Amino acid sequence: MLDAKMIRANPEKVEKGLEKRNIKGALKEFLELDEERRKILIKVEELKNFRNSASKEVGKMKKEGKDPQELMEKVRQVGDEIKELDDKLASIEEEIEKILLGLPNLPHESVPIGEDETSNVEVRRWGEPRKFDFEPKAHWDLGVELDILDFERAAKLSGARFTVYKGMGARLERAIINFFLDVHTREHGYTEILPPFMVNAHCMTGTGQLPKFAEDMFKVEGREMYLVPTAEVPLTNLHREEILDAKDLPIYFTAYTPCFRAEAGSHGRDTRGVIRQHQFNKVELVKIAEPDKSYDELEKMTRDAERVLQLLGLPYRVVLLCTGDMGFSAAKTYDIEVWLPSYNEYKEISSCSNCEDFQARRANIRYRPSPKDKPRYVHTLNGSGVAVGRTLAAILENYQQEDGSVLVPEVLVPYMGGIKVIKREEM
RNA sequence: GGAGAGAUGGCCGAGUUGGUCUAAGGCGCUCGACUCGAAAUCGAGUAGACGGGUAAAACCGUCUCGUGAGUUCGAAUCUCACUCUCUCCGCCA
Repeated sequence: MLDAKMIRANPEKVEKGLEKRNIKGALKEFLELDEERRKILIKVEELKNFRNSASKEVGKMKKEGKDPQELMEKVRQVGDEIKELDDKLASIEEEIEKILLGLPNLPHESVPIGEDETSNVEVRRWGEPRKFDFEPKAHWDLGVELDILDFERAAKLSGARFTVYKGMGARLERAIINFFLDVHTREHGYTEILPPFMVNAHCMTGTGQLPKFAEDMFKVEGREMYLVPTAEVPLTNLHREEILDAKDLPIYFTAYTPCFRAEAGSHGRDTRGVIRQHQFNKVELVKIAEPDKSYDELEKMTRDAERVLQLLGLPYRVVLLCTGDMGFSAAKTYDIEVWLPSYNEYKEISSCSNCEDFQARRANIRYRPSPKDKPRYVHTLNGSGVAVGRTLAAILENYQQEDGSVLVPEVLVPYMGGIKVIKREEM
């Protein structure tokens, strides 16, 4: 959520920022409502001031044995007026809230301006895409032939965009999860969290999924509960409605969770394999940081995510998203894209964002810079560390051999119980 | 699912015959005194949001005692609904 006071003070600047994100003329209504709100507020507070002092006077008169009837009647009339203005104020504030909750974050000045992903800027590359001396297969063929991924039976259980992992497939997925968590907790200083996979609407509003993106989520029937679309939601909301100590910052959290997405509007994209699923596994990184350090933390977090791909030997590149391609809550985002032979291009496997105080304001997460200071909003960051299913796909495709077997990356061998090659097991 | 108890400031906790509650007290924290320094001790200060005000402050007002509504001239205190927590019982991985 954007700061109402800040919008009031710099409407042109905010308008420009929103235009970079292809949103035009969003502020006119806000500014009108905001001004009306203040007008009514001043008036109603004056009336309340009168009521408060008059009520005290009534109490005093009664004690002194005087008759307060006349004054009581007057205050009653003022009370009616107050009620009317309060109602009006409440509906205006509701309107304002609705507008503010629907506006995306403003892009950081370093973010390139553009309509869509074609304006994204490549920042760096790591590794060389492998040259195959045979025709490489896609992971959806490899997985089925190795009998470790089963899309048909997954459809029987749940429908399209679900996957059953079997045998070494399930084992590999689990190995990747544990490997990611170990690297981030042991080497990068994150605290592991195992959060609930269902959260309430407050959390979803706090991180920005609600109210605008309700369609993208799975809601639990008959309850105000949602399946988490990413661990960013529970992790960021852990400190919702809290005032933190500056000495406790920055806070680093990591969590493995399944992620549930309705993927409304993505029909026909990435239909094959595990790339785009209604349920997928992800290890997430979340940071809560002081405002002046958040951009350093974003760089570090991106490196943390890159690190696991380096250890796995998977070629990738880092891309700075342009204004039109960024998510709703982000001020700046780096995508990490892993090389996928089946796509013959780099494919997103992680997204690392600084949301500045956008989520902190919605979720009311503050800190006290020093004991004497007023509370300030923290900055929140989140990044995939990284998507597990896509990592599995990248491993299958990048480590495949001509006979259809797949080498296990060296760092994963201990997590695979010493197994170095995944090959078809005869049943 | 049944029965009961409860929710107060950064934390703990008092306060319900409605009216100096502008919420006692403690802890924590900040500043000061004492000290070579620290601890201990003593003194002072210490909630947030919104609006006005100011160059910035000071300052003024409104709201907030789980959330929402209601009664009243006036609500932490009375009424209703909801949410959450705890205890006991039942069921259960």
